[in-house]
Amino acid sequence: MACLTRHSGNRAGRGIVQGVEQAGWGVVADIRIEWPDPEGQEIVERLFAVSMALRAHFEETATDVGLTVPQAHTLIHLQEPQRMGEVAAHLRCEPSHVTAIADSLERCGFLRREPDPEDRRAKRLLLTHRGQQLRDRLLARLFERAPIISVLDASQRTELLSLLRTAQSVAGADIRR
Amino acid sequence: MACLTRHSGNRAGRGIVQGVEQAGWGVVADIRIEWPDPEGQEIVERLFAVSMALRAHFEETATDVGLTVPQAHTLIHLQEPQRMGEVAAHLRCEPSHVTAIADSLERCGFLRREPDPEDRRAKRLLLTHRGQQLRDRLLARLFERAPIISVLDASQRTELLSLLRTAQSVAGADIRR
DNA sequence: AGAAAACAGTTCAGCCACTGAAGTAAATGC
DNA sequence: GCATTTACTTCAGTGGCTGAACTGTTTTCT
Repeated sequence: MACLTRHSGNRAGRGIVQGVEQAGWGVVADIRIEWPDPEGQEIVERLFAVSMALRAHFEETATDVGLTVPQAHTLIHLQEPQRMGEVAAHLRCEPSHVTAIADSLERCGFLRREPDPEDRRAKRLLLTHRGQQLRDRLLARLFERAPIISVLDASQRTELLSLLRTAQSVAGADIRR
Repeated sequence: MACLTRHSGNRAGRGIVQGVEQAGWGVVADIRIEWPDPEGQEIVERLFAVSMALRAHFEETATDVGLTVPQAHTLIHLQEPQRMGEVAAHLRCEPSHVTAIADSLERCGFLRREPDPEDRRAKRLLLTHRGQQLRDRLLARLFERAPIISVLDASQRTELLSLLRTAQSVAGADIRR
């Protein structure tokens, strides 16, 4: 599933203006322009709103268990041991950044590094017992009060899913990068 | 429409771990966990994917015309002159940040500050002629190849909108903050 | 009316997520 | 068996963004 890390976009071009302090990604969610097509505009706005709510829910949950978002995300991803490079690909960030995240989680005793048995250059991250426990708590809270989606009934959810699939199957290549 | 600026979440809590370098927001879009409900999981994933595609489209368009995302967003918001505080509320960032954005756009001649006639503490940002032109170009390109939504036919769009409305009307308070 | 409080914007210091380059060690490929 | 690629680390730097302190203006309270 495609996503963009914070700087992945800004890499592409710096903009006319130098030395600008910028409002970040979140801003894009708040498009209020005179869309030529009001229905389309509302759909876009609501899609953004929904995804923001999901993000907010995730972050709140992470904070609840004492983690930051990327820590939580990494923890969740480590259901099975993963090589650091794989984690970087998953997070869509530079490997060097994973080093830092792993450092912090290791320092707290939530994971440890072990050499990859198949490639001695590589290291695999695996959860400690404490890490497993924290991961379980995190997931439990994440689903405890699932947002938005949970208010739709079964047929509505099926319908929504079908629509999203349609939208993405056509423009699929673009969406998934 | 609710959105979160990058740090608005991290303000809430710092996480157990100190000095951690973190993978940012974008990461959240990439949840691959053993959701108890596979259909719900797919919906969430696809919602994220769609919103990411929208963001990417917006950013690409901004870059095309030589702007960064927040510059573009501010420009778009300035169809009519707006007080800086209003812009900050719109961007959901600190007023001091709007100062910097306005500085950069003013330096490039895309907008200027004028005192608010009704409150001499306040300043209103308004587009110059060049700013207007750039805004027009930006919007034109933004709709030139509208992403995703455009692949749905009329009835599908109506249906999607209806579902999104339902989802948000129930959880509305949370979603819109 | 006059003092106190609230408020709009600016300046500035600093944080933190993230990148990119340089370095080390191990694997791969002719 | 040497050159190239690959996996991680280290480190410096960038840029978005916050928060506190300050100026000047408006509102509020008595």
